[in-house]
Amino acid sequence: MNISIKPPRGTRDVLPAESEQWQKLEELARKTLKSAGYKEIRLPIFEQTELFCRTAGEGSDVVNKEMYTFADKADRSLTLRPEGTAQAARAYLNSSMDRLRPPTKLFYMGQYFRNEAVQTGRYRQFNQLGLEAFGSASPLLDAETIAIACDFLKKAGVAEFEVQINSLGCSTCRPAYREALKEKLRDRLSTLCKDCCDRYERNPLRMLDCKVEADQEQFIDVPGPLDYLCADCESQWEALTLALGQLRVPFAVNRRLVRGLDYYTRTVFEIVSQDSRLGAQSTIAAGGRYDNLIESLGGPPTPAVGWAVGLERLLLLLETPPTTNVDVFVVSTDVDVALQVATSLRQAGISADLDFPVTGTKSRSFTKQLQEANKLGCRWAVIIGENELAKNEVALKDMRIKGLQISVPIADLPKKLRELT
RNA sequence: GUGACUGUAGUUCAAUGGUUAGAACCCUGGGUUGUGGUCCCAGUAAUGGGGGUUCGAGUCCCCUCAGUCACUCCA
Repeated sequence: MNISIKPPRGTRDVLPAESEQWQKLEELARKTLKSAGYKEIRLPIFEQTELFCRTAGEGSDVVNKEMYTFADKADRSLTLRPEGTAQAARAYLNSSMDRLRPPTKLFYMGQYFRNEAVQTGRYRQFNQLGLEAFGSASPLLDAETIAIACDFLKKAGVAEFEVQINSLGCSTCRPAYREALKEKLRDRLSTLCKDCCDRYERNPLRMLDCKVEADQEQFIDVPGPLDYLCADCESQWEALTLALGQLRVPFAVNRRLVRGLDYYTRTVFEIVSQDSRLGAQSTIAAGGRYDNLIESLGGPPTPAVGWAVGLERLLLLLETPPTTNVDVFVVSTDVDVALQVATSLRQAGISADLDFPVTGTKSRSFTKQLQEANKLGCRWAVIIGENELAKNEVALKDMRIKGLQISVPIADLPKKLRELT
């Protein structure tokens, strides 16, 4: 059927063949993060618009042009969440988790919304797995979160990826770097693209992230934030790289790496893959330290670090495994008998299904029902015809071997199936 | 948001501007209402939508919608 109503642009239906893979991934995520002491937090799908404006930065693209913002009936401005860190931080403060012994380790999974161009690996509704650790400035915590991300990706089955890291400095050293950068580029401004000219005033660091090749050539001899780290940031950085080495997490230093959200300080990182299945995308996970965010929301000074993985992108890198089906298919001349037997099997903890007629109550032929069982890949067929019914028996048929079946008293069926499997 | 390309059964693909838009797979039924995988036969089902040009449009033009790719940016 070709109906006129389709899923909105940038959204998609997850069909059964894929949903099973999602379930496995979610299971793996919970297991992996809980094993590192993280606990799940579930947060609202929409928030007060102000939350994202205050944290991500008025100048960021996310806030500028990508938010789904609407007014409710009381004319409050609300926004479908474009990212998770800000709301995790809000919840942390709202629930006074700053009174707990740090670090407070939280993770979350769910849908996020950004109104931007749609293409492979980029959707308007997408899923992220994220974690946040609040209350510790230890670079070892940064290293731990990166190691956890790598562990998760590996266990999920991602073959090839690279961890890129950088440090953006803190409120002490970043202003000095910002000025040095502006100084260095002042004379070249006329040769740079329009976006970079805007960024020059608003957020000079973002210039390094420019995709215009001619611009990048102008940046070759420009210092990176790493060159201007203060003593504290420098020792943080050294401790981080040392710890990653000790944890055997391979990484590459990317001196040009900056992030799109304004709240990052010190450590930033991205996990990238060149796999063509990602389309034009390469980042599958990204995060960093945001030591000023909690304070900017009105909380106490609280260092924190976190990351997010794009789950759609991750799934693009994985093969779709065959779906699993029920173990037993109940074949009968009477649908109501088949339903009763299937129900009792299910109550006994054995998965079972049967063939329902499209109309009426008349069952299809044995041939059709067995074809169905075969198509579903069921291990067993339980056949109940008039002969079996008269003797209170069923024929238990092993679908893996043609012609192999035994008679079993109907009451013993669950027990027998458990013995055989 | 901007640009390029592409839209034909559920799916993958055919069809010089010219008969009734074909095939394979899927699905349904039958061969074979008491035994599945193979095989044989039959059936259901499509030009994304709307205008225009033409004797005639799946094919050419315009608009629109959708997808893909690229840019911007990001998970």
